[in-house]
Amino acid sequence: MGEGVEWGLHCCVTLGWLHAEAPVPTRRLAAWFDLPQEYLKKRLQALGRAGILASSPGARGGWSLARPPERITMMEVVAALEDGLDAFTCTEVRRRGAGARGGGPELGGTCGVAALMRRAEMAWRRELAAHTIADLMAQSPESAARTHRNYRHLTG
Amino acid sequence: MGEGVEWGLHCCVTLGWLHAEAPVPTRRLAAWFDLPQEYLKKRLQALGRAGILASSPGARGGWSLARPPERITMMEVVAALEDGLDAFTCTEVRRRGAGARGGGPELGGTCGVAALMRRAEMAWRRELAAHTIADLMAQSPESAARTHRNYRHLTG
DNA sequence: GTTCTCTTACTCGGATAGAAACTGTCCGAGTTGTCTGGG
DNA sequence: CCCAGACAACTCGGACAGTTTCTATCCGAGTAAGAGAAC
Repeated sequence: MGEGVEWGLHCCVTLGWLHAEAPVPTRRLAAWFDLPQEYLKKRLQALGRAGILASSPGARGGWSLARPPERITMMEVVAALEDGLDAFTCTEVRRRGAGARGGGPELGGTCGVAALMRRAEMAWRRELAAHTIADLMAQSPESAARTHRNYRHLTG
Repeated sequence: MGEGVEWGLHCCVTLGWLHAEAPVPTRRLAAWFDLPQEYLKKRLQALGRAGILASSPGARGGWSLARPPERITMMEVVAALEDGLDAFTCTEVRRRGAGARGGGPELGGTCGVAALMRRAEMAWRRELAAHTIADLMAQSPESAARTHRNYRHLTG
């Protein structure tokens, strides 16, 4: 899983806290977490395409949450930042080679291995879909307060 | 997730079915699924180091299950074949950059983002740990029968 | 004072390069069953 | 018939490329706010 997922989640949380100061330009978010600005931009663009962040072009533009944080699940953020969502991909190995010779009708159905792997990934998704950016925001009020404090004094 | 995980699971299931013919050499398993023999060998060696498969050196040697299939969980197989088990890795972005200036005590605790991501991965692991190679073997008796039939006639 | 234009500060998308992980191949060394030849 | 030695069939581990994915940077184009000039 790419590092951009961590960045994206933290950015969403921060944008939730900084709702009053939106939009926040990429440069500031990069300085905020000490991240490479150009690459962070690419990941934020992906969140924009997914309808999670909204971009304001032009001077004084930047990024803001496209929806209230209670309506953005962690699953959506992860899905937007990860290309191949499924960690496991079934290549239908069971249908190839000498083992499949004279294959019976069960080869037409879904692969049992893939089915159980999929089931596990569904459990993972369910867990991620059950929590929102608002949950993350609520976890550390101290960080929220410091964010407001620091952002006002942020130069550049 | 690497392709070797799929190979490993299918090989374990097949070795379960071919218990009577064990040990099965890498060459046969590779031909069985039409896989690159040398690379498959590497993955099987990993399963051997993890104590999932047992290797018999020498002529007429090969691989067999190190334990009865009811006692090999899918989780173990995946863990043995995947280096970095955790898909998500927390790099503690929250402690870096301008956003962390004057950091409060909550920065000492665990990261909320990482905690929820971890929770999701635990759900995934739980699901994988709940199913064994025996479960996979039981899913398709037709394949089991064909495996026995084909293996007898397998030349080379 | 209003409007027009110019500059500035942003985002968007594509192109590109480097780093890391995954995939695949090759080789030398060790182990064991089988075959062969001598006793 | 029995035993020693050669041979063949395996695994083990390391070294080494090729390929894909992730990370990172750069550039040109488009958009909006604000400043300044013209009317």
